[in-house]
Amino acid sequence: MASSNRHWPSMFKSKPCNPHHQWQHDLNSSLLSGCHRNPYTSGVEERSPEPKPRWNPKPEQIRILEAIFNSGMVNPPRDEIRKIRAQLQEYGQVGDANVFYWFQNRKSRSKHKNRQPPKSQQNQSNPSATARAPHQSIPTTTPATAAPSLMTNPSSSSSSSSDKSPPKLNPNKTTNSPTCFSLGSSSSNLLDQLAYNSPTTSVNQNYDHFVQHDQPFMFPLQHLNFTSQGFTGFPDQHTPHQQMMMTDSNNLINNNISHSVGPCTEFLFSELISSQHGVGISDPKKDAEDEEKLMMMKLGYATAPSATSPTNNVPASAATVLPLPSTLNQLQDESGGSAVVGPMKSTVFINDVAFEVNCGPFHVREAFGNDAVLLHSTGQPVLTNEWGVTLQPLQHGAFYYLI
Amino acid sequence: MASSNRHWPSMFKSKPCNPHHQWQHDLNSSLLSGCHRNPYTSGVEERSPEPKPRWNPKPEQIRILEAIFNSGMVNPPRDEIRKIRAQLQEYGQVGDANVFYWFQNRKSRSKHKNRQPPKSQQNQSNPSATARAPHQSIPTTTPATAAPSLMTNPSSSSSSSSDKSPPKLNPNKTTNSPTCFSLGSSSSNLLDQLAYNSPTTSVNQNYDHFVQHDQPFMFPLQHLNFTSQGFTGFPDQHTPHQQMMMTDSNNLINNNISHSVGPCTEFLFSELISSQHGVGISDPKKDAEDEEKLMMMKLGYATAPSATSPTNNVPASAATVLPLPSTLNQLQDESGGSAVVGPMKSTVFINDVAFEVNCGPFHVREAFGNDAVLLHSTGQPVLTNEWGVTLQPLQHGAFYYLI
DNA sequence: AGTGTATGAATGAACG
DNA sequence: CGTTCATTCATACACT
Repeated sequence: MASSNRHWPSMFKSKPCNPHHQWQHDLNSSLLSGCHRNPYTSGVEERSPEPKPRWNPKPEQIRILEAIFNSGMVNPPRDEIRKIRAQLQEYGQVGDANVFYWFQNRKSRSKHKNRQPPKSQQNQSNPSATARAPHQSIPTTTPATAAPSLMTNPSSSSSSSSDKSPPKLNPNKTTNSPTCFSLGSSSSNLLDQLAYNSPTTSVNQNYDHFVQHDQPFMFPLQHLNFTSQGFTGFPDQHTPHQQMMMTDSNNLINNNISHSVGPCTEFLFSELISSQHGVGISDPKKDAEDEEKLMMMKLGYATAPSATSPTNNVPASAATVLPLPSTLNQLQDESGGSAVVGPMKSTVFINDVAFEVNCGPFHVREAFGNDAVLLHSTGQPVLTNEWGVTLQPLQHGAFYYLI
Repeated sequence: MASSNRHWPSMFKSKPCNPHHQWQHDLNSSLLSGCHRNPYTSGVEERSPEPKPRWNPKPEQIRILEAIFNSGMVNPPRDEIRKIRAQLQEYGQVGDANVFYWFQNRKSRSKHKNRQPPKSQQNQSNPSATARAPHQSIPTTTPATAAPSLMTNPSSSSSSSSDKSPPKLNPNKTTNSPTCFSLGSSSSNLLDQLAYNSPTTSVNQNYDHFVQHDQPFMFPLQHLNFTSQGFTGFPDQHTPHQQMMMTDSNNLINNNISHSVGPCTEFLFSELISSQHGVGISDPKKDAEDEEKLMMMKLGYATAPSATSPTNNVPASAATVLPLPSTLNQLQDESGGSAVVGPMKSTVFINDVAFEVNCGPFHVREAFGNDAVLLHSTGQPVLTNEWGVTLQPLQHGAFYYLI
């Protein structure tokens, strides 16, 4: 186990066994679409017994996936995949393989972005043209600014890699993710953690997508209905509390969030940081995102890391909650408890990203760097001592912005 | 190298937020790309906020692309894509993604097209249609197909995979005849270059699909590298003659073989030769093609002759040239298209294939063999000395025919 | 008008 | 993991 996602593919790869085809396709038109599909065969019949319709994720499913992905779980381990699948299944038939592929593709695709600047490029023989073209080189990818610099985070990456291939030890990592957080001090602080931590083995370093701005989602803000049916996505239990609100929740939530915050939140921290200025805006699209986050929380995926399954086994909890040296942990309100805010932790939103922090003073500097300053949603700065530790605990449920 | 920079990924989706316009039309902008499709979206309606104009390749661009494609570069690696893009950019805004998609689609479609006939259309039948007239677009260069039969080059097929899903058809791949033309002593002369060039790493080995099937698609020419001498195709870097051999084994093989003769070459050659009859000397269409070739040369792509359609079953192999009357021709010249042509070299068309030659006497014999004789489009033979070297330089832009 | 075709774009599924 | 294949969506354009 340990991460061998590799095996996965094999498992499902065209799984022949598929009993009834499950792929959701439901009613819709199947009619012809497939009809002439196996053309080829010259002459021969070739069976293609069954075309096996390709999975077509429903919007809600996509959102969920997207959210998970954005939360940093770039390449979920097998068990996570299953969970995810279970989750998705409420909205339509889906197999582990689909989920698996989805992540693979997503990662792969998102990754491509800047890279490879061999430098030269651009040769243009014809000057004129060039001139006319406003930009130069890379339109598409536009990497431009971003640069890959962020790339790999030192520590984490290793883990990821390790996860797969080197199976040998099988460290049952579960939980422990090494690395992880060292948040604070150094540069990589929360950010990194958020981004990458892999609860189990999952997350990793693809910051790529962050970098790239490909905007993660674009839903048309539809209202999601995650409530659609109970939404219990989780296999076993799931959290109680919040769901209910969702019913109409969408709005609810949105309002909530947005009103005070609004900005985007985006998926990542990097974003986080940069987004500060925009406070207060309310873009519909954003709202949608927020919702999504919420959902994530419910699900137990942190917008950030976390992961692990809240559900059944909690043992891991340790991991989940994380080891943040000191204060903060990321959100995760779900599960066992915290959502509920445990006695010892509270959840705060920083740049719209939920974090679970220990009750008590929060070490801002450790979490976000020496120059970081938090602003409460009211606009007031959060006071800290000379060490960057807040004089008072952060307020549970409050929104703060990093500057 | 080796595998590293091979083919392109696919993810460039649209440019993220690229503010700067991109698609040639207007710049719209606002939104970003949201890439989502809203397929069947169940329910929700959603609109797509953003129009994102789709790239509409200009005729010149298509020509270039087509030419490259026909030259055997069926699916260019990342870096090639970039180069290609740069090239195309002279004629209009274009992104790597566009180029990438173009090749993907082109390949896919060309394959698809030729794959149905096998069965006789008894079933289903889509009425009509099969051969459609190419309206609008640019059929441009001929059909791209080439005759495989001759070509298959000996080893090549290895790549097997080809279409996997479709069962294996029988591969009777003809064992191909090596035939090869040994054209000229040194063989590696123009012809070879033409045939295979790929200055840098471009080639790709996917000829998979060409294999049997009645209709051939494009030819599998792989580029090998020759040592070329004249021809500088490349703008940027690369050393003059390098052959890199790239990455794949397939190529490797080819290289070997080809060097002196070029199994593949023959292909080219044959084409070359055969096209004589067509002689459309001044057919506009031809011109268009020629230009394109020229361009190719500049780029370093080999221009393969156009294709011929004939494959095995075709009645006459001759057909080739094809009539694509009208529409397409015009496209070409408008823009600076040919602008090219370097100062010290001139471009001549031999059997309708553009060649870039050094200014000065041209060594016919070296290029095409001892018995080769060039005929000017006026009908007059090009005089040469006893060595097969022309007494005068070839005229830039002139058409010659090989006999 | 609409309808079909050609083709850019997106993305699920797989291969190596 | 990066690539590539296959499908499908979406849209511009041509046709009777």
